[in-house]
This record gives sequence, structure tokens and C-alpha cells, in this order.
Amino acid sequence: MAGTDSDSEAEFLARYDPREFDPAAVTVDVVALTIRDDALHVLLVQRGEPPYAGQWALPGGFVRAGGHRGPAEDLPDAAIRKLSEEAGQHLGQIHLEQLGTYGTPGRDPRMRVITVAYLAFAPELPEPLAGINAQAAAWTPLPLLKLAHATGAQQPGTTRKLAFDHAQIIADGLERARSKLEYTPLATAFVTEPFTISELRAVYETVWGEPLHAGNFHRKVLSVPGFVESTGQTTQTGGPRGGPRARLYRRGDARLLHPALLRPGREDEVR
Amino acid sequence: MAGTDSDSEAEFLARYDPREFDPAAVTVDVVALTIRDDALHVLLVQRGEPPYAGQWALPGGFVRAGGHRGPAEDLPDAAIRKLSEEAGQHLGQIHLEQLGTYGTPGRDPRMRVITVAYLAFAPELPEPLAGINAQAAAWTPLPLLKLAHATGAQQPGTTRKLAFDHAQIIADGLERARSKLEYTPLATAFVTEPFTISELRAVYETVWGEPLHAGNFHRKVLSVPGFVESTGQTTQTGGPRGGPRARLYRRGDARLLHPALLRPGREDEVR
DNA sequence: AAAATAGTGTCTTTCAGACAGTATTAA
DNA sequence: TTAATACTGTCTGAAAGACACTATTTT
Repeated sequence: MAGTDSDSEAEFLARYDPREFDPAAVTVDVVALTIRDDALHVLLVQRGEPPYAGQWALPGGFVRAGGHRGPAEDLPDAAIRKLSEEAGQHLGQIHLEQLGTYGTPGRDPRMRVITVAYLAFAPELPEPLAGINAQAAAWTPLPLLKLAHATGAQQPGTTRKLAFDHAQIIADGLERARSKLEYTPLATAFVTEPFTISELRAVYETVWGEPLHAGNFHRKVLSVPGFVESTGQTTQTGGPRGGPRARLYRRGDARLLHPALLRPGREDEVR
Repeated sequence: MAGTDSDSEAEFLARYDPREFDPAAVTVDVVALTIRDDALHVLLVQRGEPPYAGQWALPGGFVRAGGHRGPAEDLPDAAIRKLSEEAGQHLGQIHLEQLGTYGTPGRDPRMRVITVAYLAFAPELPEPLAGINAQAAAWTPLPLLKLAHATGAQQPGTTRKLAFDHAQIIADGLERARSKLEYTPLATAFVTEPFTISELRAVYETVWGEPLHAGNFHRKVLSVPGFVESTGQTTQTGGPRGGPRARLYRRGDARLLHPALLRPGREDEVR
């Protein structure tokens, strides 16, 4: 805007009514999911100021739009920057995808804010002890959160209420993650290479929230072309409570799982 | 902003650096799809001013953000408003869903614009002869457009190049539509009630761009619970080139198709 | 009569899921 | 020795897809 002002702006607005133009604040928020201790966790930061002071919120912030304050920043870059700041380390290689955009008037009590939400998946990361910012950031188990559609077992009384509409955003991200496990190799983004079939199964069980049949899962994963690729190696020891050494795999080259691994027993949720 | 100024704004920005805030222009663009003459069509408007003067673009425009220029407007409402203006009639009941947000710096040559794209599906609508705005609007067959991933048969030389990144947005919308035909009853949004199984099959064949086996399709649709619901009626005549009268159906109550109708022969596109 | 279309029957192959069973390892 | 786990074998039922076939309607 500054410099190239009303003239070229009016040109741009030619097919609209220029008087309809209001600037809005554009932010990115990131739903970063990981698995710790067999539970799905999301990265949250604690707010220090009102509104929602003391409550937890998604990491996020303003997109550098490219006004007089510096170069313009692409939306995914802004998401990675915000996430990296709060996670305490640079996460350039993380799996990131756009989740959706939330712009209902009043979702922020003070001004019109349009938030582009991103969804990130990572293998277990260290607790963000010393973030760039002063405020607390922490990986938080999803069962502790008050989400729109209950994730399953929640301890009442200990649930944390989230700022803004972030509970809805997390619920949407969770449903996206559950769905993408079915037809993409997304589960491999939650483990470090090399991994075992059991580790992969633990990802599915944790995200879907239900146990899977170990034998059938094993055969199924190996039967999907390009899902995983053998390393020829095995673990050095058996499991902590017994069992043989497991073969190790790395990610395959498939971008879609065919046939898909469908969630069991969803006939009810169809109407 | 106006009224509640720097103080509360600084409060809001507590967990960010307030100096990072740049306002951006937020617009909505709508990919409205319909089927006319057995071809998928998208609603386009012709630009009158540079940049991209004379080229075709998606209907869209600024979101009323709720500054000093009037009440704030929700994003889907803005999409319906823009679409209705260009289509020449109010489309309050149309199937509408968010497609994605496009904000790469430079996608508009003059200023930073963040566009929230919506995807709409409609049964055949009249040609928008007299829109609210002066500029031309028209239902345009998709094969006439230069899209990122070629839709199939295009007549070279007659293709229309689209303004901004709208070719990419349409390509993304098309892929979304193709995919959603598989596991949702979306196809019924393209036909008017009551409809025949053949009309439904024509939707799938048009959107997927390949012929389906009539007999197997018929049985499959009727076997999916809640996809369609019989009216007990039949058409008054047979088809234009012969054949018996067809039974008529309306939309069922399913929101997901189980089992899904998968696109044939996609093993190749998996890597 | 011929051609097109609606709708059904049947067969084969694939796949999901239940279940059983063997081999290997830790406690 | 016991329990846990990795992995494989086998059976059943569901479903996709190929193909054939009948019935109905228009030209």
C-alpha cells in the first residue's frame, strides 16, 4: 500500500466497489501434533494478557504482509516461523499442510482477525523449555483439552479450556489427521526412521483411539505398495516385555495408500 | 480498530511483537461448478481493467471486515454474496465449502492479497445475462481452460488463460470435487430432484472424465445406505434414443458413502 | 425391426477381519 | 517357565468389476 496508494488500488478494485475494501489482520495458527507416551499431544502457549489471560492457545501470530515493515512472507513460512519459535528449535523439514481459515466476526473480541490454520505432524520432540518468547509453551495431551467433539476419555475437572476458537481448530485438525491416516502414509511422519511395524501401529491406535489387530495390521501395511520399505535390519533387542526382534523399515515412495487402511466400525457416523 | 486503538491492540498483540502487524487485503473467490451439456462448467467473469485486462477470473471480492465502512461479514456470507451477484440470482441454498487460502506474495502484482477460496456446486443454472455488475459473466466449460494439470482433452489455441493464480485454484477445486464424489453424496448437488440413476452416473462420468459401467454403477448406488431414496415414481417417457422409463430418486440422508465409490484405475497416480 | 437404455444375475478376484498358530525374546 | 510380542497361515464374508441377459421404450 504505502507508496502505491489510491490510484493503483482503485485499478485493482476495478471489478469490485473500492469502497468495500477494509483491511483485516491476517494471522497464522499452527496445530502441531506429536505422540508422546502413547498419547497425542498438541503444542500450546499460555497467554499472559487478556483476553483469555492464563488460558492456552495455539502458537501463531501475524503474517508479515509486506507493508513498510519489511518483506512479505508466504503463509507456510509464517507458520513454520511461529512454530519454530515456540517449539524452541527450527523445524524446516516438518510435515505441514493447510488446515483451513477461520474468520467469523467476533472470534477475537477486539478486532477482525482472519486466521489461516496449519496442521503439522512431527515425531516426538523435546519439551520446549526455553522458547524465544518469555511465555510458557508446552506439549499438551489432547485428552486434557475441552474439544468440540469429545476425543474420548477426558478427566472432568482437569480439562483445559482454550482461548478464542482454538478448541474448534484443534478438533478440525484432529479429524483431518484421523482421516488422512486412512489414505496417505501420514503415520510415518510421527515416527523416526527406521521404525517397526509395531511403532506404526501405535501411531494408528493413538490417533484413532482404538486398538487394532496386530497380525492383520502387519500384513496390511506390507501389502500396500510403497507404504514402507525394508531396511534389512532388525532392532537390537526385543520389546521391553518380551518378544522377538522386529524388522526395521523406512518410508516408502507412496503418496496415497492403495488400498486404503480404513477406520473400523464407522457405519454409525455416516448419517 | 477505530475507537479501540493502540492500547487494546497492544494488549492483543501481547504474545506477538506488535511491530510485526501489517494489514492485508482479504478477499473471497468462488469456484462455482455446474454441469451443462455433459461438460463441467465454472462461473467466470471477464476483467475490464489491468492487470489481466480482458482475461477471465473467478468471481470474488473484498470481505467486509467491519471497519468504519459497515458491519463485519462472515467469510461464507461474502462468498455467497459475490457468487449471487455474478450468477444473477440469489443462491442461498447452494452447496458451499471452503477450498483453501492463497496468499503467496506477488500473486497480485500490486498489493498483498490473501484470498479465501470457496467451492460451490450447483445443478444447471441459467446463463447470467444481466449481472448486477456491468462486466460479463459466463459459465465456461473446463476443457477450455488452461489448468495446471490438464483435465484431459483441450483444444489448443482455443484455451483461455486465467487471471492471477485462478487456474491453480480451479485445478485444486476440481481435484477436491473429484475426490469428494468418492466418499460423499456430493454428486446429488449437481442434479435436481427427482433424478434417475443414469443422471447421477452422468455426473460421475463428467466430473471424473471417464465412462463407468452402467449396470455395476446402478447396483452400487442402490447398495450404499442413505445415498438415494426411492420416490416410487418413474420418468414419463423413456430416454431420447429409446430405453425403458427410469425410476426416480431423491437425496438420501447419508453424509458419507459407505462403502465408497472409488475412482477406477488410480494405481498409477499413487507415487 | 433395430437400437438404445434400465435394471438384474452371476462369476471371479480382491480384500478386510476373525482366529489360530509358531518362533523369538525378556522377565 | 511364563508372558509378551513378531509374524504367518487360513478361513469367511463383503465388495468391486467383468460380463451376460431380460425387459422396455423410441426411432
